[in-house]
Amino acid sequence: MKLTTWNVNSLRVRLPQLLTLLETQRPDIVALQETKLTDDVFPVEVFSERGYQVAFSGQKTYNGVALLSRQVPAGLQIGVPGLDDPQRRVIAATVDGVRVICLYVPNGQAVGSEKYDYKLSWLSAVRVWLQQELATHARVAVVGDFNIAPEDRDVHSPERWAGQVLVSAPEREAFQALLDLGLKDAFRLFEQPERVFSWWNYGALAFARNWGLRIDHILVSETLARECRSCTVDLEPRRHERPSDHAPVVAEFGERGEAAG
DNA sequence: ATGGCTTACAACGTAAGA
Repeated sequence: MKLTTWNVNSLRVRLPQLLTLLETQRPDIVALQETKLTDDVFPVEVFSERGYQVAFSGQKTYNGVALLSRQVPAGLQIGVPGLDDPQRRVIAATVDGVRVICLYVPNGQAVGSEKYDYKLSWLSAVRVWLQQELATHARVAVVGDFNIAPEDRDVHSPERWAGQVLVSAPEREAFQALLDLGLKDAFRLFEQPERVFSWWNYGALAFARNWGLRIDHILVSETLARECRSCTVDLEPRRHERPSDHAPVVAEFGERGEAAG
């Protein structure tokens, strides 16, 4: 089973690239962030024609999340239960026996700003909900754009970024609090090359220089971690013309002894 | 990157992203 998460930064613009990804990567489940589409214009047929079920929660201009899956999604959840938030940042469903929770964590803008406070309180509400999800599901994947680089090795220049939004201590503590629920960073289950990132600023040759951050993640419950066979960043879409500023992150799962994929 | 892009918007500059 292959699970991919990707912040597309406008599904309308990135749709051709996403269809290429579906053909070449053949994922079973795809979690999308920043679709920037209202639900009435979500391209349902484009995906159903290619064998994917869709679930989505969007709004105009900003945010928006979606799940694509080969199998029919069950137990669909839009938003964080009990959290009154007009921003469409959360969608969850059970597919292939895995509770897949897709998050688009607020950016936070700048340390100390109103949006930064919103980010931290949002993460706190998500943590409370995830605790319940982990208590009721053995196989859980919490995936998406977390807008947090968990460690200095996830930052191209820790000195330059020190204390900034995306790497600040309170954000990293909030990320660690999610791991403390019993989640593992799938990427770190495996030996990885140095300087692997999932986001690079547009322009300034940032991608060519690999001036990036690893802020997109796949977190897995301990049961699911035992089934995880690989977790990688797919750099290919970032090389395309008109790329998203984020690269997809891909994890493969299989039974013990089964080949990945 | 202290942003040097990119996206959306009844838009032609502004807000927001990360």
